Amino acid sequence: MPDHSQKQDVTIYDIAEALGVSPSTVSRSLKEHPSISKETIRKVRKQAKKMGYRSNIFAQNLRRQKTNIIGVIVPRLNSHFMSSAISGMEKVANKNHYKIIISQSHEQAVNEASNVEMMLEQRVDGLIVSLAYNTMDLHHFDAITEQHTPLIFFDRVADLPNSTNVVIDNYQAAYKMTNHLIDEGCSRIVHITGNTSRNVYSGRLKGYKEALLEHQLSYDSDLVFINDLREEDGEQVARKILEMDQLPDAVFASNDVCAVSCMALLQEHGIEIPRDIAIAGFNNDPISRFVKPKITTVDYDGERVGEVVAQNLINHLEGDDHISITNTIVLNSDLIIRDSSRKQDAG
Amino acid sequence: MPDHSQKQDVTIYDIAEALGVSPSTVSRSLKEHPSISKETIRKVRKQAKKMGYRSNIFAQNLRRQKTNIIGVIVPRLNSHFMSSAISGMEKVANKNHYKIIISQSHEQAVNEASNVEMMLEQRVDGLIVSLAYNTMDLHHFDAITEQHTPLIFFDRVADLPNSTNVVIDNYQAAYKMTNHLIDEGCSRIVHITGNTSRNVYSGRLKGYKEALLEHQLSYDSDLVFINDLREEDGEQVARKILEMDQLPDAVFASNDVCAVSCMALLQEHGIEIPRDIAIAGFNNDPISRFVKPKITTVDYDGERVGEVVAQNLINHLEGDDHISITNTIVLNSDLIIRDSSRKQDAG
DNA sequence: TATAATAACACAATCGGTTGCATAGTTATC
DNA sequence: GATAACTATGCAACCGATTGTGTTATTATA
Repeated sequence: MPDHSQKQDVTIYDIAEALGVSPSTVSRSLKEHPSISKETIRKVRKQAKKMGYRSNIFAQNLRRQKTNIIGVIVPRLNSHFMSSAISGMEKVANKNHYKIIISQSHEQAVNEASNVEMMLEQRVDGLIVSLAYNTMDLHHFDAITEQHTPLIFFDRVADLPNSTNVVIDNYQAAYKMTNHLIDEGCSRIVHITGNTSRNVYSGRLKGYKEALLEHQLSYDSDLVFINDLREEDGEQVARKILEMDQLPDAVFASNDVCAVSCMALLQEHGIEIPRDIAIAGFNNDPISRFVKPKITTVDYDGERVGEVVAQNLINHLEGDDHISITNTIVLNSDLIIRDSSRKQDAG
Repeated sequence: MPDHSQKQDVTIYDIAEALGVSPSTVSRSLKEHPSISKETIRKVRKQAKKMGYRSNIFAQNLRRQKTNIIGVIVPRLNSHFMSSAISGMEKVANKNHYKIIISQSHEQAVNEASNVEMMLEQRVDGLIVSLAYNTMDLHHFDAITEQHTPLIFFDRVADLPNSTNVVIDNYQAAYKMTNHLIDEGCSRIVHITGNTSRNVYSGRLKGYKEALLEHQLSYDSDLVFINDLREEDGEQVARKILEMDQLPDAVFASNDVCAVSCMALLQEHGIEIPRDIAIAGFNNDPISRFVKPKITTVDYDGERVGEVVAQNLINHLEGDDHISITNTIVLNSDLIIRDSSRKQDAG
């Protein structure tokens, strides 16, 4: 059996005894309560340091009913966007003396629910969530809202009263991207996207449709593929494209990984990008810059998203209510045009 | 001012009162203590459910002096390897009813130290660390070891008594990779790596040297570049390579991002890969498969590393001491040979 | 039937800070 | 010199669950 005996922790009682004062005096001294003399504060401080005192956070939490912990639930951690977002959150949280506790839903609503339950047990001060693909029912957030625990969704958001959403204008971004492709001369544009019950993907699909409509291009549902946007999904779409009677002249995927894998497979089959088929992705994942040709994409800075989300939640927690009025925060996103969609001078 | 008034939480006292029993009976009932009758347990359960009882974790922690929280300190979150590792840890932790709390050192020892302090304050049950580039002095871990808080390093490890290390055999991997390049006919091999006071990089450098030595190739320090292995660092090395009197015939970088960015810049200057210069990376980052040519690399599965690390720590915490004897766990890693280093049939 | 053993529960101390109120000592005010 | 006002500190209840030690009623044993 390994030795887990903690070195007996020093408490304010120990300090009090050593100094011949009461525990309450020690407690107050440590936080520089005005009713304690400078001299006593100095002595207590010194003694605390000498004895290696460290405040017991459980006792504090128990008393104050506050943890300074922010819960984060995301579908998965290991995408560029997500890990950047978490990184941003951690940065802001750390600066404000908050801690973040993380869990993954692995894209399953059932895990999401149990994660929420866990966060609740952990008594997090606030919760940040990006929804799983298949989350429909939102009742697992009921307990959160009932307790008035601040709740912020980002990226994959929901419409829940009293919760804030941080998103980009997916409709606009997809609309612009589709327009761009059309401007480049494309008319048969494949769109690969995710479960359209998620705002993110329904918004993009709408933008795609709208752009087609405005250019009198017919919407062909055979050109729209709904999947999980993973590497293999991109390849699968590529195979289906290769089987088509008439090849599309562009592929607009809802993330870069999917766009890249689709492009790679097409290239393997002799299709030239962008001459034969233009490619566009989403997220500005580093991968989009390293492939050849570089992929046109939508810049969506995860780190900044994370920072905004966390800062907003913390403002909320600290009572800056003017922030809490905003129910939806829309961050802007930029089209990054690269070679994969430049048909004009790529002839 | 937003309404933060929590719905008054139900305690075991409330349940006790409602049922006309004592709080201790409620407490024991909820954990099915054998000395409580089935009937009482049933009643308590029912009442708890009815009243929406949720155990107060602070009180529990305070009593048990245990948090079921594992602290994780990493240089940065948003690399493929790191986010995969964290993902693996979270998976295992979640399965074992542990939570993970994450912080980043941003590659700065000073942040690392303050993060350790924070983790200590948070009273984590155990700590998982991958060191910052510039961490030399390890005294900021003193308090951890003094308290006998289990400490596990992974990837970038240290030699600290009573701590476990989880690594791959960096020496072996680099040795094999260099051998491979030599087998392909390379003799002037550039090696890009990180701060060699980190085991990871010193091990690889050693393996590189050893392979050269065994093949009677002279070690040329001008061919070794020590930097932070970021995208821009790869490019910078590429520029230096282009200025060399005699071009090298291979580049072996200590991570894929660096290898890729170096390769891209070389290609832009008309150098053909692998004919002119072979390229090899490290980590098997997805990016290594998407570039052209695909990059030879070392497979180092972050997710599995994370799982092993977390499982090991939890075993330790739960008292499976046969594990704690192993002070270093070496995971194996595989060379993945891809086109970027195949000179033989790449004529 | 008397005593021992067991089952089922209650009591109260405890974990370590926090904080409203009380109190002793000192200085100011009239 | 008596009262008011203020300063500095102590007392004790409290946060909510856990757990060792009683206590009572019930059943088993001799």
